[in-house]
Amino acid sequence: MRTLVWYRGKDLRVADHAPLRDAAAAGEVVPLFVLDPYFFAPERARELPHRMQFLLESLTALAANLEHLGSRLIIVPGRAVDLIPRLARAFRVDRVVAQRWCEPFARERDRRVAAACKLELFEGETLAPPGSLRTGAGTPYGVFTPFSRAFYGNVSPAAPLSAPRKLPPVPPDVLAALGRGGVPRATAPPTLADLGITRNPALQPGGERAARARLKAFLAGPAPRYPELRDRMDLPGTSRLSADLKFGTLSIRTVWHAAADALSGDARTRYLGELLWREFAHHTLWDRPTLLEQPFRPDFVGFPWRDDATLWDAWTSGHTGYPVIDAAARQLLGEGFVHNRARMITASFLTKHLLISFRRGEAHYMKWLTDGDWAQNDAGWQWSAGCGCDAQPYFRVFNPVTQGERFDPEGAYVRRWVPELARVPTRWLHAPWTAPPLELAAAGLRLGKAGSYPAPIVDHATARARFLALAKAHLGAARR
DNA sequence: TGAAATGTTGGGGCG
DNA sequence: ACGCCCCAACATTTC
Repeated sequence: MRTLVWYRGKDLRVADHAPLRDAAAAGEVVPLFVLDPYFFAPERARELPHRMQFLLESLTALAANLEHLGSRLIIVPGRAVDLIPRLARAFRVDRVVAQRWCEPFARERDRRVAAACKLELFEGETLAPPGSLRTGAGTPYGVFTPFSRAFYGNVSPAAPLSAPRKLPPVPPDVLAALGRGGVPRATAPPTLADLGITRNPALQPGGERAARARLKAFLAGPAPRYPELRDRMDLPGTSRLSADLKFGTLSIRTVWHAAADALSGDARTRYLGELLWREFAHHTLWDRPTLLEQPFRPDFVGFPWRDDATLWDAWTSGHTGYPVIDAAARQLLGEGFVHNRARMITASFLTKHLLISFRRGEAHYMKWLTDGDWAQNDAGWQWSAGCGCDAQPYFRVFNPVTQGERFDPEGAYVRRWVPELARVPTRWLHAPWTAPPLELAAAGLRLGKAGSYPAPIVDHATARARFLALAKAHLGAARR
C-alpha cells in the first residue's frame, strides 16, 4: 500500500498526526505539501506576512523532522484541486490521506479532490468530529454552556499518538516522477526573501519543537494560576499556543491531555474551557457554513454600520486616543498577537464606539494575526459585535478606561506598546485626557498636538449612548 | 467573559 | 435626643 500524505498547512507536525501514522502502518509513505500560487506569490504573501513567516518556519521544521525519520517532504508548486489527483496517478499511490478542515471553502476543495481521486480525511483539528454533537432536538448547539456540557457528557478525547519512530524512504520511482510528464519539479520550502517579506523577529518561532517548548513553559509556569492571570494583558499568564493550534504544530489533543494532566481545580476547568470555546467555534462553522458571510443572528442583517476613513485609520494604526485600544492595535501589527481581553475590548470599540462593521475588523485581524483562523476569528468578532453564537448582548459596551484599569493595573501593557505614554503616572495612564495639565507636561505629552499622543477620537459616553440608540432602533425594527 | 443608572441602607455630621 | 441631609457602600435594574 502506497499512501500520499497531503500536508496542508494546519497540521505541520509529525506527532499525533493520524494520516501520517495510518500511512506508515499501511506501507509506503509519500509526504507532500503543495505551494498554491494563490498564496505563495509575493503580491498575495505580502498580505499575510505574519502567518507566512510562521508557516514557512513550521514547514521547514516539518521537512527536517520527516527527514530525521527517514522520509522526505516533497514540496511542489501548483493548485491542489488539479495537482493532487495528477500526482496520485503519477506517483502510483493507492490513496491520499489528509487532516479534515472545517472551513466551507476547504470543504469545497476537498470535495473536488475527492471527486477526482481516493481521498481519506482524518480528524485532528478538533477534539470531537465536527457535526457530532447535537441537542436533544437534533440541532447544532448555538449556546456555549450546553455545548460544553454535551462535550463532557459524550466525548473523552483519545490520547495523542506519538510520532512514528521511523518512516520508510520515499520510493525511488516517486522521486523519479518529479519534473517529468507534467509533474512539477520539487522545490525547497520558499524563503521569506523569495516572497518579498522582511522577517519580523518579534513573532513566535514556528515549528513543532518551539511549540512543545511553549506548552511546557506554560504548564510549568503560569498555568496553575490561570484563573487569576488569564485576563491580565500585562502579564504572560496565557498559554500563547493559538498559532500552534492554527498551524497544527501542536495537536489539540496534545494540548488537551497535557493541560488536563498537569492542572487541577479551577485552573484546569478554566483552561480546558478555553479549548472548548475553540472547539465550539469550529463545530459552529462546520454546522453553519454561511457564517463567514452572514451574521448568526438574522436581526443584524443590514445593520447600519458606517465607513469612516479617519476613524478606521486611527483604529488600525493605534491612534484613537484610548491607550488600551491603541496598545492592541500596535501589538497586532508589531507581533501578530493580541491578548484575548484586548481583542474583546478593541472589537467592542470598533463596532460599538466607531460603528464600523465587525467584518472590517475581522479582515484586518485575519491579515495580521499569526494565529488568524477563520472559525476562531469569525466567532470572536461576531461574539464581540453581539451577532454571533452565544454572543454578548448588544448593550454590553466595554469601557476602554475601566477595562484598562482592571486588566492592566500598572499600565505595563500600555507603556510597552504606546511609548508616548510611558511617563504618564499610572493614575491617569488609561485616561490621559483627565490628567492635570501640569502632569501631562511633566510626562512630555501635548495631548492632541502633532507628534504627541491624540485626544480621544470619540467621547466614550456619547459613543455608548449613540450605539445603544442605534442598536435598539435597528434590532427592534428587524424583529418587527 | 459589563457599565451605568437607580434604589436601598446605614453611619456620621449637624442643627 | 432626634430628624434631616449627605454620601459611601452595596444591591438591583436597565441598557
